[in-house]
Amino acid sequence: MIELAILGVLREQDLHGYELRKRICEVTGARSAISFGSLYPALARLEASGSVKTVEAIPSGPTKPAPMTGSLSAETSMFRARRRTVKPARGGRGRKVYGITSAGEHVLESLLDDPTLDDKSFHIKVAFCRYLTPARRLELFERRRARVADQLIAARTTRRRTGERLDSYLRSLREHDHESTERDLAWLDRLIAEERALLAAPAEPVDEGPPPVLDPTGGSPS
Amino acid sequence: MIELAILGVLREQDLHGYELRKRICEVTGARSAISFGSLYPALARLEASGSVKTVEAIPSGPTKPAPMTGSLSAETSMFRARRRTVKPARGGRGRKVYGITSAGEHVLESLLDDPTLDDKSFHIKVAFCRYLTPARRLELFERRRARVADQLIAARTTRRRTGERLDSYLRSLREHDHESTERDLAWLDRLIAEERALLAAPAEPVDEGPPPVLDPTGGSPS
DNA sequence: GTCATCATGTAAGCCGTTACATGATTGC
DNA sequence: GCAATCATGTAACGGCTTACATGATGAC
Repeated sequence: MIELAILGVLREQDLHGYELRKRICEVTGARSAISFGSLYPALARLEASGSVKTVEAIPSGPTKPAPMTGSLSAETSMFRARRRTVKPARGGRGRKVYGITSAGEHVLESLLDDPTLDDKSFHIKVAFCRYLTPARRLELFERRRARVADQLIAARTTRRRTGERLDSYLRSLREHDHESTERDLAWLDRLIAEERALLAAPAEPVDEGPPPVLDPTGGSPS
Repeated sequence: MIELAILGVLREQDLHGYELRKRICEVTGARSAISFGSLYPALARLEASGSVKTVEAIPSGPTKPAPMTGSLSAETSMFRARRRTVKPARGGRGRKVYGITSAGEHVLESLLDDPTLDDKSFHIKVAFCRYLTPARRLELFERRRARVADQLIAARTTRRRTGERLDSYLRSLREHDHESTERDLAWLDRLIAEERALLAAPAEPVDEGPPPVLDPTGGSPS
């Protein structure tokens, strides 16, 4: 999943590892913070497989290599580096700026499509689902919905079986859990409804160019 | 964390591995299902360290070794096994029933006290927190509360920094996440309030039964 | 007798972590 | 110069999963 996060962030802008990590934490939330010990090897793998490449740290390129970190010191640092004409950009052990390749973009799509749908994976996938076509995005939401619905049913069954012989903490835990799951389900339903509306009425070209395929064969699959 | 779940379940009743796993899934929810590939080695480790021991599969012992699984076939199987006087209880490759030792009970307590408080760990700890003293339990809740509160603050800060330049999915994700975290916090506050009430007025020694504490001191919390 | 289920275990491997090593840059 | 931060990497290890191997038991 770490490759998904990396590619998802790089898809928006070129970054070096250190900044990349910060962006990943920002985007996917603190709960899925990753460590450098897994980030750098992952970047090396992705580079070896051709999904990302190192790009020169162009001072003002097409993808804004100085990404307004918000951190004062970092910005200052970048500024100085630029003033010094980026000369240590790849000396001995300088910073390496990575960019996504077109192969990488395909890998990103296939990672978004892969069937793993646990809590964490889904979270990350939603964060980058804008890179999916509306149809595939809808499918992603619906598969997750099915899974959460299953969990809910299973939980209800278990509750019936174990009856009321639970201590108060376990009962409170279960109740809170159950409510959370129901809220998740409601959220997914909202996402799905919005996505369906988008698919049904693709009036404006939304983002990357969604397929406005709208065959009038009368098929309205629910 | 798997040892915590094992000890927590065994603390209530002796079980063999297969049943143990089912109970763990029931108690901690399907989200933290564990596999046999981790269960059996963990049991071996716990046995080696003296936290659990194998007990003879006594047909009707003090801890109910035939625990009403609810599964018809399983119950029938147990029944037959009992009728056959449990003789294959430890032949070649029969079932091994485990029980917690007093050393294991101490290990359980220390595991419940350990400072790891991520989502999953806390979930499991709450499931077995009845084995903590009220004071330690309160501390557990409060430490978790502090952590969740920190997350909330961090998320708010990040949101301010990244501003509104987010696509709709990311925005929805963040919003849903934020609400979930706030609900978690509210739940923790309820747990803490109840625990404080319990500490303040330890009228009845509450144990396995639900506290019918209904003091007419005018205090109607919640 | 054969199949499904119950039951225990081992081995390989994945995915991530922590801890450590290294070095550039900059503020003071 | 020195400390803090930025920045990249490696090594060892941990915990859990999947896949596999084995075998008992009972239903039919």
